[in-house]
Amino acid sequence: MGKSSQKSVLDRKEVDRVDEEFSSGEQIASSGSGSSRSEERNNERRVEESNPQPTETTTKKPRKKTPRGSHNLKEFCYVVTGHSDRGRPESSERAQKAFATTCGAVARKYCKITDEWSDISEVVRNTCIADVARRFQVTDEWRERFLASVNIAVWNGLANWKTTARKWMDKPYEIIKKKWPSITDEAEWEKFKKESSDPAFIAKSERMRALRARKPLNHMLGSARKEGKKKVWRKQDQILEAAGRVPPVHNMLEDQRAREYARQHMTPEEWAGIEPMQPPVKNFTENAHNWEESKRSETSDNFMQSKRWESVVTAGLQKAEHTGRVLDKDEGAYWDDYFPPTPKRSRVQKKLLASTEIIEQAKAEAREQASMTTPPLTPYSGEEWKV
DNA sequence: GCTGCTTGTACGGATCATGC
DNA sequence: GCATGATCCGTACAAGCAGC
Repeated sequence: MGKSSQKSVLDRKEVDRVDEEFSSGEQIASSGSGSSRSEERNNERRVEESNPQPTETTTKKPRKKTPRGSHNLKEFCYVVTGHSDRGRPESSERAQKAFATTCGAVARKYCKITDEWSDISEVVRNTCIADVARRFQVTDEWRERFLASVNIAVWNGLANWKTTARKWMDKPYEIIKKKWPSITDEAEWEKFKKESSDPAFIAKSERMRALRARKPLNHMLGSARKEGKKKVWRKQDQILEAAGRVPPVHNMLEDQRAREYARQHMTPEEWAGIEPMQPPVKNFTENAHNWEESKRSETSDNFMQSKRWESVVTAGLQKAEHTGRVLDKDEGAYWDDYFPPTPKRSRVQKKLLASTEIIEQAKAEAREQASMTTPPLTPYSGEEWKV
């Protein structure tokens, strides 16, 4: 259980009260286009009812709870109304939340547990991408980047599956089969176990574990990522403002990205200044603050630099940001995408342009195949799609 | 409301690709 | 040739959430 939920100084009732106020305000502000959570659920129910599953009865039995788990691919498609810079769905909220889950489920559907993403055939890859693509309605403008983000999310899903499965290696095959029906036979599971017990793999695994252990800061964003957490932050900010309390980081850091990077690694109490920051976050904040101070005399109000080793976040970390990525920006925005553009086109963009035709073709084929066996998916959110 | 399982995410270094 | 960008994969962690 999360520590913060047990000892939160931000009173629960107060949070709920602010939540209600915020929600009502949000509804007014977005009147006509936004839909509340209950409306979303009703929409989902309507769509599900219009696409009944073969195994479900339509009598007045109490509605079965939505099945939980990784294999629960929905029989409708999500309407994507907003994207991150790299093409990940960010709205609707349902599409944002469903994206990674869907990619993971699709990976488990088409890939073998013994597969390596780098060795998987183009056919399987494109089938995965096409299956996810038919479950998300995106505009043509965003299609390229969306497909690239699908590619990343699917292989990430495959990696997650394998990591989780390695913790189940001592369980009998019957349990494994029940848990992951896509594992076709015992031989496949045995092969996976054998590969996972290979000294070379164990050595690699140990190396990766040691690598992970070197990461001093763990974010506290949760599975809804920063977009989800921002809603919580807004509530906390309102409470702090009402109490007349200014978070210490506000007085220390001017750069928004550095500020948010620090915050996502803090508990609410640390952010509010009620509890001291953990040493890694404290060091980060102080280093970043010192860097800003030193730059203040050089620049007026723009701290964004063209070199990553000159950014506030890099100064805070005292090392270069992750190779090729910009921290705290989407799921790690590409350098070219975040910092001032260069004339050249990034490699990934070139690659995408080259592969779009192939993917489109695979999608068309998959769509055709799917249309022969399953009815077309109905858009999930009718309200939002009324353009 | 609590428990505990499931999930998505960011991260790391190595390595390969690309641009100048 | 060098500097930088992009990709790969396995992991730990915190939050989400189904089920009781």
